[in-house]
Amino acid sequence: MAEGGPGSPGGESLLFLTDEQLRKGIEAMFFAYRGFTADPDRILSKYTYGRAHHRAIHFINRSPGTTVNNLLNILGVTKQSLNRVLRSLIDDGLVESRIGTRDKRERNLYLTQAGTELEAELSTAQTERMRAAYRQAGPEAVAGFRTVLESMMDPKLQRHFNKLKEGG
Amino acid sequence: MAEGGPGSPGGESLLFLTDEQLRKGIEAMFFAYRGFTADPDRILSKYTYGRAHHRAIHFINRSPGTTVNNLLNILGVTKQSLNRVLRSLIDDGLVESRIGTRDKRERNLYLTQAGTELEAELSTAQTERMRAAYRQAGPEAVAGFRTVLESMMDPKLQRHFNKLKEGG
DNA sequence: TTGGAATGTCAACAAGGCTGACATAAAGTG
DNA sequence: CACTTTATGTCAGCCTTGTTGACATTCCAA
Repeated sequence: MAEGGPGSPGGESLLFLTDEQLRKGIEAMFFAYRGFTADPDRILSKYTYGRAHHRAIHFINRSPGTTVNNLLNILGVTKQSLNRVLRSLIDDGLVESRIGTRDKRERNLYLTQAGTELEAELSTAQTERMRAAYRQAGPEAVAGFRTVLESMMDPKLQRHFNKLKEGG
Repeated sequence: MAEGGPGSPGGESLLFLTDEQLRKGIEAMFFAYRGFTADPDRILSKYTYGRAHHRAIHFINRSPGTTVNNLLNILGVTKQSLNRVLRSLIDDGLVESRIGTRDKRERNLYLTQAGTELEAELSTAQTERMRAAYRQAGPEAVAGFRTVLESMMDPKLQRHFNKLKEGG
């Protein structure tokens, strides 16, 4: 009758699936995401950039030579929105846009030296918080963290996620 | 010399702290958060509301009678921004604002019947995705997930998080 | 009684989403 | 070759949600 207490059918506790636990998980996501973006946001506000620029810089650094279309799929925004961001990054000399070799309609995107430097500044800050959290939680917790996050993704994004190097 | 391979100093693998692993963690957060908000966003777009309304509704439901100030601390936005959201929710009859009994400057916020119904619609959608992810990942992964998320929060938000009922 | 706290509200602005429309160049297809 | 599709860029306008600054009201507390 009950939804599942300790020693419920199957001999396995389903307490982690109670509404309360799920709500706490939702709130944990909300608060953690705030922490997750806090440090980069602080850095970005020194310049004229925002989170959207950070995302573009991150994924261009991650996949140098990526196309605009690929970036659109990863970021899930409209081309107009992405274009505004790329425009400013290109104009400011952080991103270089080269016409594709195979297909000349495509643009291959690369970080310049300056772009690489900002990327490093941003990712150092974000990575340090992540590292502290990982270290504090330990390897098993981290494995669980990654497992749950992957299950939360939309399948399409999950595929994008797994394409990024050292997936798994 | 090396940063830590298997069998490194301490006899414990520090492979989960490599830059690659940390970057994957960052990307996992990004993609997972998209999934996390996707279902409520779809529902909200049926009405004239956005994520900001969802957040207000969630935390008012979670702590009925909470004050505007408390909500401001939890949500981390300006009072002007929150006020705009609360205004529309109050005008639409989803939230009731009662003058405080002890301190009449304060407003105690409650969901109305209609507010409770929208909250249920939103949280059902979000909870279902969470439940599926939790079920798929299993209780140990979920424990790790929660541990890492809590470590990522700013200390102040961690305190807010722990104040919400059934903390732990 | 006066200062400060809690709240509300007006105005203006910016970032970053969105849609729609249109332009261009290149690639693919018949 | 003509035509269509694809990849990209760009203009214009709109919305949500964040920001700052200024100011009014209410009311607790010293």
